[in-house]
Amino acid sequence: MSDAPDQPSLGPLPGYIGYNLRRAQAASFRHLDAVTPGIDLSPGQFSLLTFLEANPDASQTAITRAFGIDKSTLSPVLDGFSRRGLITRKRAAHDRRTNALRLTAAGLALLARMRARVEAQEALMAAVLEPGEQERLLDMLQRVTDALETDRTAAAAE
Amino acid sequence: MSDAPDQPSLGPLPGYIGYNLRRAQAASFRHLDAVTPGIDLSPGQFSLLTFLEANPDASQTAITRAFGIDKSTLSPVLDGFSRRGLITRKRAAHDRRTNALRLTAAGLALLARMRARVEAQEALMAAVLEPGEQERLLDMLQRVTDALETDRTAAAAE
DNA sequence: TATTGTTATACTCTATAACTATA
DNA sequence: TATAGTTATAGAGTATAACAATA
Repeated sequence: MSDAPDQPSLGPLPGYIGYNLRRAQAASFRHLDAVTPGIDLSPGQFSLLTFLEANPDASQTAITRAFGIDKSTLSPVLDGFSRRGLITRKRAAHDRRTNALRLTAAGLALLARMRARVEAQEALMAAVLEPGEQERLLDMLQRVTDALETDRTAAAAE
Repeated sequence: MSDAPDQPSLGPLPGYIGYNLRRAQAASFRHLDAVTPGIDLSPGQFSLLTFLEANPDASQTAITRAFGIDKSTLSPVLDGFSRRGLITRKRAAHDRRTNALRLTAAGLALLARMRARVEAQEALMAAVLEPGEQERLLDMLQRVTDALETDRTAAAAE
């Protein structure tokens, strides 16, 4: 007890939106990992499977466009899905350069299990928001994301 | 133009808080990286330097507690700071196991430059929020983070 | 020539485990 | 014995560049 050496200060960090976004995102990630033993899907992988459910026969390029990731990032992830029997990759007839991706029955089943956990986490978050706040939160996050992306791409164009 | 093959759907993802947190955080990270050429500090590294400014002579363990990272994650980051002349690490007199960390003048200067960019990014985000919304956003993020951490640690305790 | 996808490679962030030195 | 810090190592997530196949 002699040992509590002044509460350390975080300085201006707690007042930053960016810092709090990072903390919330990290908490969401860790929480989901903790409540999904035996599922072994990251949030990003869950997003990919969700996309494939909504867009059967999507190409890999369609995925990279939807999520803003590089094709070289995606390939090995899909290798893993394929090895685990969660998806099939077939050469598309109309353009034999592209892969037509599909969830297997096992992929759909795992996605359903994961979605239940994700939605339980969403419920947990919603439970600490007042009526109407959740919609406001989503809307604000959307606006903030758009503002940052717009400015970044404008800055990149000099 | 014959080529727009139906808008792909993201399914339920855009309705999830978690998905939007991830997107916003990633946008913040990328944006900051784009507007800080020549500074070479990640958001996490900026947090560390900010902490050291607010807590001179802090120990490494104090930092790991404040940010929830492992000591083995921190050591190499501090090696980098030290090599770049941003901090000093001295053995503490009162307990020679612990390091007393301090920003150098160069560290303070780089931190000040980075903080200006961070606060410009904050202003960009604030600009798309209505009066009062920023405080609401910070408060909601805080509540959500707390709810997730509480549930995760409760679940971990069986 | 341009596009789709794969692979080699590398960098960052994170952790666990084994270690040294101090307490 | 317990704690502070370092180091070896590994795994996830990301990217760039070079490549093969196809358009």
